[in-house]
Amino acid sequence: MYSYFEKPINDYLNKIGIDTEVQLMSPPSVELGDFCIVINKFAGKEDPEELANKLVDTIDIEGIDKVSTFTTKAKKKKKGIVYLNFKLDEKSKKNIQTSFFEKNIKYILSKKYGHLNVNNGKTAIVEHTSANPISPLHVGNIRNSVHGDTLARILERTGYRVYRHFYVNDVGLQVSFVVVGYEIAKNAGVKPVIKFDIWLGQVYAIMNCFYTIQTIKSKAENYGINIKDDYKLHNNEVLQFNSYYELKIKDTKTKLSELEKIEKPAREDKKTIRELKTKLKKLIDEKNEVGKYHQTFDDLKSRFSDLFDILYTGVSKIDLIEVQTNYHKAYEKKTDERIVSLFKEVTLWVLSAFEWTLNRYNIHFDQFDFESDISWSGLPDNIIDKLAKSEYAKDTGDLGVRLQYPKEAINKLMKETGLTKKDIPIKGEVPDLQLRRSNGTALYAAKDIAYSIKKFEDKDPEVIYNVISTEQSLPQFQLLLPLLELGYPQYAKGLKHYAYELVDLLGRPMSGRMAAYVTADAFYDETFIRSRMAKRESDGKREITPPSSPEEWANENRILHSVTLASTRYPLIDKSPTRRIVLDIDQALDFRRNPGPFIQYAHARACGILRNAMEQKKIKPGWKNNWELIVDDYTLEIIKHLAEIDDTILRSRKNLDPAVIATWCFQLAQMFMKFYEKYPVLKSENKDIMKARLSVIKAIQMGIATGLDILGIPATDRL
RNA sequence: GAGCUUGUAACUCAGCUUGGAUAGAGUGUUGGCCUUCUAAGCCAAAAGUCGAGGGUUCGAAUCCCUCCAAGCUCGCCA
Repeated sequence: MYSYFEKPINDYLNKIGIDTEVQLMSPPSVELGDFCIVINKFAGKEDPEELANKLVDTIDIEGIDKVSTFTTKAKKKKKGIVYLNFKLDEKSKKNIQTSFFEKNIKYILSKKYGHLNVNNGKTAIVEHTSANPISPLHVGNIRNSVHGDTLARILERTGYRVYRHFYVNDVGLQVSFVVVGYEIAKNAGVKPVIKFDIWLGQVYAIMNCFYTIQTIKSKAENYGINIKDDYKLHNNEVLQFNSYYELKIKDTKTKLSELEKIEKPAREDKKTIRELKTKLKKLIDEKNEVGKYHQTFDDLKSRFSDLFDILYTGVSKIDLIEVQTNYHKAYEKKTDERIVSLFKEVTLWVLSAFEWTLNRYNIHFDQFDFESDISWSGLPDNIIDKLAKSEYAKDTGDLGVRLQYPKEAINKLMKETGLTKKDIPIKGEVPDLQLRRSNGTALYAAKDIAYSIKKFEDKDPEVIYNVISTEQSLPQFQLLLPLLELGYPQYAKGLKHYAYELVDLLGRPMSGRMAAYVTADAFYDETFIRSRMAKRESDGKREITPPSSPEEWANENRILHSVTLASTRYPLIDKSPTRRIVLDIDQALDFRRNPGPFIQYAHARACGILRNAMEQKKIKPGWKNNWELIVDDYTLEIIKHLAEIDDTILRSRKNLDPAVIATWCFQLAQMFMKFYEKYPVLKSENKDIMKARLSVIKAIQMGIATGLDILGIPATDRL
């Protein structure tokens, strides 16, 4: 705003023989000055304080009323920082501020506000959520959804045409045993009487339990343990496993401690130590698993007894691992119509349940892409065949295909795509990438390469964002080298991993395998109920009666839906995605401690003023006003903040961090609340001031509404 | 062992891209403010070795190096 003064100040400094180029900065408070510069920067050998005092006496620039110095406390032997603070004369300042105000509020009140067109005509794809279709969406999945949806909204704000995709992993091993369980239940005449995904989550937990127990028992023979050929871990079996593992663990520990006694171990010994440690960890894990599933069996049996018994009876008649493997193969290769339709039945039911839940969170998809379709298209096999001829393909001596890239491959990637070191999550050796199993079936990586190519070819996007947890950083990066090799440098460049960290719940462990999680639906429902309680309490204080007609109920529910969205979405987006969050559900549900509803409240307050102005005074806000009447440092701060939305949107896109939008909204709401207390609007000194202030309120209201819209949170006119 | 991420107030986190005054918010604590446009609000106070050490610089939470701690990854799982 005051950048005009940069040139005369620099000119003056140069004139008196100081070779520098200073930039104006803002002092911490306007009382100190309107802008300032640091003297130390160019003081050289001269004492900065003396130089500053000299400048105070001599500098004379049109429009500047007063120049003063400020020196910070010197630390240890270091000199303090000396500032030169400039104060404008009142008239110049008023003029500059008014014209800045006028220009910006005109933009803020226009339809263009918050819509950048830097990427007009370009397309982007955001793939997000992509949860396994085997259990209900939980709060962790919703963090993915909310980040993906917000990212899509940010991209749209910069001009992209955005497509939202959900990748359905319907060919996984886990899906297979869920399908086996589903078939057993179906044949037994069981009908899900609760929401399908929640019911299926129970089937998954139970089937996973049987599957794991069978896997554990399959090792027993090698260990010399006598077992019953069933899907239960009996007490005597657990005892046998325990004593087997304890012996092994003790043995390994002994070996380990002997090696660790060596003062200067040889390289060979160090290697053995590491191997033994890994082995020890594995043994302990395996031992714990036996105990855990012994318990899980009873736990699931007591929680879901009817379903459990039916599945247990059904599974006892078959070899689960064998059947599961056959089903998996049959579906992947599309060789058995009955099995294919079973998989489809389960997957489509779950997806419609997902859509219902996501809809409540204001999240929608343009397209669901099925892993099975990718497999059936034959594209993964074509790609593997091509890459098998690559100079980097390792000979495995069987049907397997394994790529081993040298370090130089990364340099080539950076050169051809313009990616920088920051985009590369590895240093040194590139881990091998297996595309096909030795039995000839395609691995996930191959399908992912095929899927990426397909996404680029279908919609011709400039960029694709895959919203996937940070755990997958390496596999996501590993897609790029084969893409480059297949001749798609532009795809390798445009494929981006939007990495986010997982969610922990305070005091509530989550485990899909135990069917223990806070589901997305439960999170929504609890919040909705709590928001009704809070609203009724607040209404009671204002002597507003509870709804009595269907219309009033519908209206209240609409408001509560909005508040629920703010309360659930905001805490999932207000922290940078790279930060692991511990979600305190109680805090999210407490509206006084959740900034989401606070922002909505600010918006509703602004709307209240605008409504009253219209009803009582018949005044509408506009962008033509005598701004000089209300311009001051404080009001200007708000306008400045509002005008920064473009930069904020661009920054959030560049840094892949929607939290900056959340923070921007929250700060705006805070600024408004203070403005609200400081300046009465409808009781302004005169009508012109009222009109001008009302327009500021309108600008704030639009700002908050825009910010909330980017966050996918509705702005309501009442709360 | 290697790579990535994180470490800032009692708690949850901004600030680091582009170095600059007394390091900011919210929550919690303490004390005020409803006859005035919605108190889901406002005002005030207390609370910090910016993980540790070193370096670069006139100046470091910010840039560089080393170390420490936590999480994740390093599968013919997806």
